[in-house]
Amino acid sequence: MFSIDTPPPTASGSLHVGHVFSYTHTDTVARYQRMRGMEVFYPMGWDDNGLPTERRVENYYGVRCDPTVPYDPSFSPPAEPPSNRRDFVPVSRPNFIELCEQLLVVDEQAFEHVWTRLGLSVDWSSTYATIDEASRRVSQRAFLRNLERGQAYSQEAPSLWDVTFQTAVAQAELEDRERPGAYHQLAFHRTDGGGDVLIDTTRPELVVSCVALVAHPDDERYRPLFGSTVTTPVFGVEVPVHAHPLAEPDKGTGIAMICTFGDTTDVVWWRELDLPMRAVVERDGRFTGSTPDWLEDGEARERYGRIARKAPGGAREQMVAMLTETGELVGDVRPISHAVKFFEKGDKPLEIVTSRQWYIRNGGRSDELRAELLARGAELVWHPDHMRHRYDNWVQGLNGDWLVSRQRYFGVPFPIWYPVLEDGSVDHDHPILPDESSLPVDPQAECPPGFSEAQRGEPGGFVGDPDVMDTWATSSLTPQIACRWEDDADLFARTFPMDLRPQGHDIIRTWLFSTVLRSHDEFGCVPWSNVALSGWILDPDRKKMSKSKGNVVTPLGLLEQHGSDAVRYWAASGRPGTDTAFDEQQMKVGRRLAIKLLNASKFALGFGAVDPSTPVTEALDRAMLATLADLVDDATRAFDDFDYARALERTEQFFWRFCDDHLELVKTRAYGERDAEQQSAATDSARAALAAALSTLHRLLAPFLPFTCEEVWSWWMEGSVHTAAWPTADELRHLAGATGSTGAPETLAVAGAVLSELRGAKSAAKVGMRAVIERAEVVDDPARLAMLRTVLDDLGEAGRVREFVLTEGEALSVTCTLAPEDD
RNA sequence: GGGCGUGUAGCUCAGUUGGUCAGAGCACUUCCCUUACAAGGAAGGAGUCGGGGGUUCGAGUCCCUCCGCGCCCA
Repeated sequence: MFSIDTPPPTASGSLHVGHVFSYTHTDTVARYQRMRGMEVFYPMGWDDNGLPTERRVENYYGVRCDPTVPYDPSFSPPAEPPSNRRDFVPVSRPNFIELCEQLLVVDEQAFEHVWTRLGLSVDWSSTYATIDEASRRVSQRAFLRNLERGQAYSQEAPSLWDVTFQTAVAQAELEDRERPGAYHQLAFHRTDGGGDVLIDTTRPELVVSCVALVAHPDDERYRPLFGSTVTTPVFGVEVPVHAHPLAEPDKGTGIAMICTFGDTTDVVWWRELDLPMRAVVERDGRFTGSTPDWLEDGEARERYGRIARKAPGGAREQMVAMLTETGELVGDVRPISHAVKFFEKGDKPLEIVTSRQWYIRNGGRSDELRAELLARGAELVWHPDHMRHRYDNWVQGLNGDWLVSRQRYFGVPFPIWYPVLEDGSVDHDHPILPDESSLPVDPQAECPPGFSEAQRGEPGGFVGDPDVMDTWATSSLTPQIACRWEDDADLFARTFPMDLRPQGHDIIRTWLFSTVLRSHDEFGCVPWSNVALSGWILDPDRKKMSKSKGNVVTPLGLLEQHGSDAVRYWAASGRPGTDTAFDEQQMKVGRRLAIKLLNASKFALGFGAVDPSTPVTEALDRAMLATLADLVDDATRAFDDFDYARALERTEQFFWRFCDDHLELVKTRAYGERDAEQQSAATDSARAALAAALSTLHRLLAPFLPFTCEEVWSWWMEGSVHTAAWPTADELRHLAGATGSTGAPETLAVAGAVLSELRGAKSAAKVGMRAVIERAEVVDDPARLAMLRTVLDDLGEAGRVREFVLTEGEALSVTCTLAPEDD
């Protein structure tokens, strides 16, 4: 069994040329493996779980999820969706999920249509969706197992927070973006009367949450201050001065304020220096409306009122005004450009908010686990090999565990409830878990074992965990989902670990890594043996094609315009892992190849059926088959190494030579027009060799041009070419007989070279190819002349040469004397 | 700043352990309705293999260095 962990495309998105490109690669491999006699497990999935679907549903129907709204069984979305987000209709969580499911059905049908048109040979009966019941069950089961083994835990901790999406995000979803900022120099005041300490900050609005100053332990300028205290500007809060190696002496004045929290370094300092928490930014990104209790001074409390409920930008303006009033803003504000962390899908800088979140251990806080995961990465066979560095880099750079909870609605819920204590508080330390047999569960809709729905939210009762899992937490289980872990023991045993994970190289840190992690946790092995990374599609300006650039071509249009085989030809020409230019010219070449195959097949099959036991006796035929045998070896090796592009290139190269030279050379003989007595054997030899070559070529090209090959195969064979056996070199070598002077593979090339010279002479004389050559003198080295003698009859007929004169020399040269035109 | 990749004809790219490796296709020019194919075929011109240095009898190929481009990470 050869099993493929097909990437489930995001169902709410649209397919683009890049999908066509990379999915074709996998399909060629699947078809090859099938022809090699492997049973191929090739499912398709839809990634319909999570934020992208929510966004699409919101915009499509003009609704937004509001968990406080009650379920309305007869809800129907507005006929005309409001254009402004603010006017979207609030709907209950169950209603929202119903709309998600409704739209996904439509989206997924459109996808399947494109894939079928492209000729993907996936097994449509094993399709899954990452939000379907089985996926939710697998996802929840795997999570509960992680929890049981201590690989998952929840914690109240600062985490990166997107204020637009109102959810925590994980390290893997971060993106650094260069943004303009400005250094503000602020004066802190030493409490020992020693004067001011100046710090540079890009976020002066966070002064209110300052809990300490920090400088590098070796920094002579600040060493005397360590252990002393200073008061903050504007608010006059007393904070200590600490030493920590992460402080950068070259940055600004070399001493920084630690806020809870301005950036991820603050979190590290806060944790390692054991500092208090003075958080002011709320989940909506605004400053808290209640005056912080650490502001004791009446004036300070009054000043805070000026930034309360403000977004960071507004708060900054107010702070700068106040700092200017108090004279604690030193000098001018200095504009800079710096990297700011964003959620990859977001457009506002991330804040850091403290909240209860679920984590899965990923080696970011454990050298031992990290080493194990690096070892897993090393077990994989990477195509191309250098992609393994991306994995290593990522694992080595992890700085925390994987945050898997999201404060969203359309996703797999955490299968967890919590007891509500008598005082009404929630006991997060003693979660109530469902039995595995009851999965999947929705803790918002179902009650835990031993409780009744009436006890929800009541003292002595329970509450359900409100969060859903990050989509990657489910996607990281695609092998388990596709192979039906614990739902179909027989299938799972035959398919897992899988043989191949094809995917884009941009999601090594997310999908690939997390899948390895979950498999390592659950099974102690890698989830697949091979990973194949596909490259980008670039537009003609060498830029990555993307929707936002407006340069995307719709796949269906391409398939209609050029034909599926032609598009596949272009896709398969892109080497594994290599970015490839979008090139419709290449598709035209592919189309030409397909048409050529139709025509060549028509010709070779025009002689009727050939008895398979017919001996191939002629040197040229034997040489052609021997060359073809080498090609089969080459293509097979390439495919075994997942290098479909090489297999195609070699096959194509042979095929054109075969058409241009071999078909021309044997044409007369194959038609039976040679007037000699042993004509019958020579003719049969030509026809038998043509049949063998054609059968081989049909099969070699079948993974690339499935529609054309199926067509030509049906002209003369039973069954489908796609279930025919992959050709072997042995069968061809056997047919070609012993390779000796008559049938050496080079013979075909030598004959082709001379034929080309003969054509050249006619072309130079500006006469047609039917023109007769009276006499052709061929000079070449003795070995090549010997080969040439064995094919002289074919060559004479193809080139219309009346007389050959062979002369030994160093290199090939041909001198032709044309017959008079009216001859 | 660290890592990885890449640079060969106008364009897209082959070139496997150093030795007919200066290649293919497209584009361009010329010729040809030839009984598989004019939605075709044949022939032709075209490149200091990013620059420089080194190893070698011999270097797109191996080593060093510089330059350009791309991606990943910090």
